[in-house]
Order: sequence, then structure tokens, then C-alpha cells
Amino acid sequence: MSIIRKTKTVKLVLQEFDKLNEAISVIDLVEKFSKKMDKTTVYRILDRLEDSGELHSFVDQEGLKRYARGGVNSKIDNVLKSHPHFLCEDCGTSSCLPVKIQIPKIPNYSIKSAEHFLVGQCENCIE
Amino acid sequence: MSIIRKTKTVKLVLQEFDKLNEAISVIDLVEKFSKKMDKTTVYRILDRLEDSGELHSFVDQEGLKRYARGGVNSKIDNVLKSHPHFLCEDCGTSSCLPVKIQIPKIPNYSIKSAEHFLVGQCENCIE
DNA sequence: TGATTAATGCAACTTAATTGCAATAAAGAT
DNA sequence: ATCTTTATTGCAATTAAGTTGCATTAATCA
Repeated sequence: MSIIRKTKTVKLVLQEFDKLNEAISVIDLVEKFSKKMDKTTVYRILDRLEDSGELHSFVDQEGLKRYARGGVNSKIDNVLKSHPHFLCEDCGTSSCLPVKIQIPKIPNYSIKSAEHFLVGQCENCIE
Repeated sequence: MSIIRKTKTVKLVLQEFDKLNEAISVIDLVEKFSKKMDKTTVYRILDRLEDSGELHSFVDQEGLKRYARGGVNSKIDNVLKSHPHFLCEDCGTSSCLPVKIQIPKIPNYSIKSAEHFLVGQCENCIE
């Protein structure tokens, strides 16, 4: 693993994750930066930031890849391990939920990792 | 919703789900039936079987769509609601796990649906 | 058996993501 | 500050999953 250069484009991407503290789909990022950088660059920057632990990714219900701040095992929102990812069906924003989901013991199975994807209404859209 | 005709191809697909009682990716089905039917036919049959409640689908970690017997809310394995889906990283088989995952209450959020995807070793591959 | 219409095959298309390669620009050394 | 190294970028082309339009075929039911 080599160091990650703080290029203009990398800074732009990181700024975006600072600004909106949510899980962003690659598609949205590619669209948002279409004037600033090539889509391959977006893909590659996200790859590197995930490798280095600055971001983590998951695939949503629609099969789209999304990225959010923090490594899978980081404590970025006091979440130690696998936290659920959430999509608001009203406003479309996606985020990491700072709760722990208990995985029941399954006889004769060994569980290594878990991905949870919840859909519903977020705090801004619930009435 | 119109009736589903029991065509030769539909029967073949259903037989496959009977034979292997697991969650099969569309890609695998398309490949398996490449001599028997067109890939569009596979996609459309799966669509219809899902509409009619005979199958349910989910998207796995890799963004691939998978199908398994039973509707989302069916009691096919005594699973009332959202059950986790499992992928064995050794043998590659995928299945529905007949356990219930408790979703913690999240203040100010309303959760409508949940998808759980677990990865690990299945009963045949665990040593 | 015939009429109706669901289902199929084929070709073309869309969209997300990947790859190769030459050109560019950070980072560290001199 | 300049040079050297090599990580990073842009562009074009490609792969792979899934979709669409349309003419043809074949279930279903009267």
C-alpha cells in the first residue's frame, strides 16, 4: 500500500464527504464532479480512500455502490463493528446508523461479516 | 397482474429452484440455461415469479441480483418477515437463513424494510 | 379448433464499472 | 528551487448486468 497523494481531485472528494455527512453513491459523485474530473478518477480515488481506511463502501438495494466516511471497523461514530446503512425513501439520503445489530447464533454456521440495509423515513422526513 | 403461464421455460426455472434449495444469482441461471432459453427470458421469468410471490429477490454484496423460493412475507421456512441472506465464501452457495434479526429502535427514524446479508462458512464447509 | 394475448427470441441499447496507456503532477531527494 | 521518481489523471475503449422494442410463437380458454 503506497501513500495517497493529496491531489486537487482527492481534496475535492474529501471535501464533499465532509460537507454532506452521508453515504454517497458513486453515480452521484461522478455526476457532481463531471466538470471537475473524469469518472475513472472518481472510481479510483474512492478505491484508494477505501484501501487507506478513510472511507468504507457497501452496495445498496439497487446494486449501486455507496461510500461513507470511516473504515468498516473505525469508531467514527462510536460504531465499533458492522453498522446498518440506511436509505430514506422520501428524500433519498443515505447514512450510517450508529447502532449495533445483533446477529443471532446460527448452528453450524460461521459468520464473518454482515451487511445491513434499512429503508424507511429519516428524521427530517418523518412526520 | 395476469396469470403466469406454465411454459416449458418457466417449468425449467422452477425445477432448478426445487433442485437446489438456495438463492441463485441471475447470472448463474442465465449461464445454466444458455442452451435452453435466451437471457431476456430468464430475466422476465424471474420478474414474473417474483410478482406472483413464488420467488423473492435481493442484491448481494457484489451487486448481483439473487432469487430464492418464497415471497418476502411468506412463511416458507417459518420466516415471517425479513430473514437474512447468506453467502458461503468457500463453496459459493447462497441461502436464506431461517432466523429473525432484531432491528433496534432508532429514535426519529421509521424503518419500513430491512435487508441483511451475511458472509461466512456454511454447514458443509465449516471444519 | 380457433381466438386471444402472454411469453419468447433476437438484436440493439443502457448503465455501472474496469482496463491500458500516454501525459501530468505530487512528494521526497539533491 | 530544481530534479527525479512514481503515483495519479484523462481519454478512449471495453466488459458486464440488465433492459427495451418488436415480430413471432405458443399457452389458455371459450
